[in-house]
Amino acid sequence: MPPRMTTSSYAVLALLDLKPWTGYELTHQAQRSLRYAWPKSERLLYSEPKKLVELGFATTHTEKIGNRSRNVYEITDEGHDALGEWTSTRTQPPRMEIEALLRLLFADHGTIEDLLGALDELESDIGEHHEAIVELMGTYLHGGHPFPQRTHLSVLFATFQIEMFKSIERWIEFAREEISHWPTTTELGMTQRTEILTRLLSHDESPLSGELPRLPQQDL
Amino acid sequence: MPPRMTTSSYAVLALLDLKPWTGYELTHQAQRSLRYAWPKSERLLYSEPKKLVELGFATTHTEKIGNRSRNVYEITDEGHDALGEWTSTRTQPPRMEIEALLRLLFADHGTIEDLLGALDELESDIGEHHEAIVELMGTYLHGGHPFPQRTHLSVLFATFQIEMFKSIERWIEFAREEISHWPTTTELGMTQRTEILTRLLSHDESPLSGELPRLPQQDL
DNA sequence: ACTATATACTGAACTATGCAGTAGAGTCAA
DNA sequence: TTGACTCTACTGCATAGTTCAGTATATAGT
Repeated sequence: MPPRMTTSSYAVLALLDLKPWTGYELTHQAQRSLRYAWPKSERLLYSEPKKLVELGFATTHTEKIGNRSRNVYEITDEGHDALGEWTSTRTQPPRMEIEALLRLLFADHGTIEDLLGALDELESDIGEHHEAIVELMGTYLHGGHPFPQRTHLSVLFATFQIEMFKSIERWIEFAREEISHWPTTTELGMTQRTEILTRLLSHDESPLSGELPRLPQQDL
Repeated sequence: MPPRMTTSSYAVLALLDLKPWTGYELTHQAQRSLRYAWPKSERLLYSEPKKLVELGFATTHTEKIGNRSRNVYEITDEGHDALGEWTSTRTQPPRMEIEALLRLLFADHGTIEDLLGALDELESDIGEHHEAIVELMGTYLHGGHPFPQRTHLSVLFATFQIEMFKSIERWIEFAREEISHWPTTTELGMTQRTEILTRLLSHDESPLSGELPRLPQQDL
């Protein structure tokens, strides 16, 4: 049985369609550019091009530089065709793993400090990525895109990322403010503030944006 | 070698700390309540409690209902202690898999219709979850929370989800508007509109929120 | 000459998913 | 009342994906 094409296989195939890459370059390029849409391990990214070769969607040859060799992968016509067919198939539903939120859901097993710590970690993880993408946009402005004809795609994608990051950062601020009104993590239940929040959410209104109704100051 | 505790193990352990559950209930409860913070397969959720038993963090016994049996799991004191230690450990960085965005990044292999199709799919996936959570908040308002003393946690968590969903939906609208100015998916590169976008993003300004500078109407 | 870092991977163990299969219990309709 | 369908309640197996350690060459700086 030949291996089957996964979404990750198509992601690598799409990179190969831009130009030939070595395994090493491929893993690093994928970490840099695909991480936010399709985060996969370095190990997998080394394996995928081999699968593509087995399926006839890529060819490989080794280059020698002194005493060291590396594998160069190139897309085939069949590979290019396979890519064309991929675009019209169903996408998988989105999927977000955010352990900090799991900690929030079960915050009653720890202290307020534990919970704030988890939020700090989330903030700093997001902050790093946020900074990186803003800086990247600066380089695009001065012709720094590695495939200039694809800039419109990268930039629209970056818009998504920056929106998400800002939105998460705003929520973290809001959550900290909310938590500052909690005397403990446990047994609070439906407090006055929580009830107002619940009411807003049940009408699909955002408690973060714009003029919020004044929440009662204290639950203590 | 005993199995090791993963984040998923702790998630299940935290559920067990609320009350005893059967394997079946556990998988379904986890799909309902944890899906947005920690989406895991039904299969895994059936396996985790067995691991907890092996580690002494839970006990199990089978109940008979007529000719049918089911496994009931209960947390032990050791399990409760393990949970307490978990709260002060490092969280894993967040991780988002959104295939629709991968399709955007490589939209130049397909048509404008393919790309819009991927966005439609994303919108409907998000829309479903969005509706569900808003409705859930309605039930909380009328005392529908299964663990009332934990309402403050669920509601703050729900705030995050609703913010994310709204933010993604806003972006999808924006993306559709942007794409409507594209004659094709390929070779557009740094158009006038894209340059304005890039400039905004490089100053960490959101092109979606508030008063955007008027973008040039046409790239055609 | 030595150290550190980047290049360039691979093997093996383990974690997690998808899917098919098994089987009893309840519900509704022809 | 028999058949179809759905819900309960799982398990086994193949495959997908991660983690980590290990191997080895090349290059840049002190």
